[in-house]
Amino acid sequence: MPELPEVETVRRGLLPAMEGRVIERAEVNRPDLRWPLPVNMAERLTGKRVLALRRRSKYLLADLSSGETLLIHLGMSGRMLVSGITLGQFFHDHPAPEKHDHVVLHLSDGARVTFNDARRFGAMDLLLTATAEDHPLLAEIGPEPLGNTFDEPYLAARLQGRNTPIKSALLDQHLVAGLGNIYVCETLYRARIAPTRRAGSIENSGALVPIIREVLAEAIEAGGSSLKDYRRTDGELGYFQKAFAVYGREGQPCLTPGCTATIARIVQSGRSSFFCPTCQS
DNA sequence: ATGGGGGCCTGCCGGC
DNA sequence: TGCCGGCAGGCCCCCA
Repeated sequence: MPELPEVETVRRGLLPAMEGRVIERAEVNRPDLRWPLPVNMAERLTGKRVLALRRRSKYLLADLSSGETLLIHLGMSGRMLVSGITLGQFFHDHPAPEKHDHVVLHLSDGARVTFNDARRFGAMDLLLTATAEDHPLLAEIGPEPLGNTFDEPYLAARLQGRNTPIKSALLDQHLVAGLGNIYVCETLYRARIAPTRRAGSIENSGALVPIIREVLAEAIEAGGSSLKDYRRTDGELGYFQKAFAVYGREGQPCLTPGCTATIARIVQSGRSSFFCPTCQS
C-alpha cells in the first residue's frame, strides 16, 4: 500500500471533499474488505458531519459528529477518488462506477469519495473517537516517525541487541509506525547500511532517525506537488511516482557519484530488498 | 519475547 | 492468442 507519505497525500487530497461536510448517503457494496465491515456501517455514517480527517501511521481517521471515528486503511491496492468538487481550476465530474468500488460516500454539496480496492487488503471500521487509540489496530503500534517521541535515543535503544536484519526491524510497525518496503529500502541506501545487517550490530543506529525523517518528508513534498497537478491526478488519490534511488531499480546503475555498481535485489522475509552492494555494508 | 514464513486477494507482466 | 509463474507498496497469525 501506500506507505505513510502516500496516506498523508491522500488525507490532504480528501480534506476539501470531506472535512466539514455531511455524509448524506453511504453506499456499502459488500460486507467485508480484509475483515467484515462494521455492522450497520451505512446507517452509522448517514447524516454525520466529518469534523476532522486525521492520520495515524498508515491509517486515515475521520472524526464524525456522532462521536464515532471512521478508520480507513488502504491495504496494498486501495485508492480514493474524489469527484463533484472543484480542485484548483478544474471541476471533477463523477466518474462511471468501476469494478472494486466498495464504498462510496456522498457528501454535502455534491462531493463524492469512492474507495476502490482490487485486492481487498484494505480495511474500514467504526470506533468511538474518545478511545480511538485503544482500537486493536492502533493500540500496539509504535511512534510516528515524524513525531517528537521518535528520536535517536529511542531508536538506538529499540535496536540494541536485536538479531533481526535492520530491514525487518524498520518494517516492524511496533518499532516505528508508517514505514513500508519502499521507504525502508530508500532509508538504508541513504544511510549506507545493508538491509541484511543485524540491527543490533549497527554503530550509532540512532543516526537513522534524521534519515528516515528526511526520506519521508521528501516523499510527502513530492506527493503534495502531484496533488497540485489536478489536471493529471484526475481526482484519483493513492500512489504517486517519486524518483527512487534503489527501489525497483534492480540491475540499474547505482546513483552514488563515482560508484560503478548496479542495484541488487534480494528477498528477505518474503519481501524484496533493493540495495547497492558497494555503497551499503 | 523474537524471528521467520504463510496466507489473504486480484491484476499485471513477461516468457513460452 | 492463451496459459502459467512470478510479482506487487500490508499486516495478522501461527509456529519454532
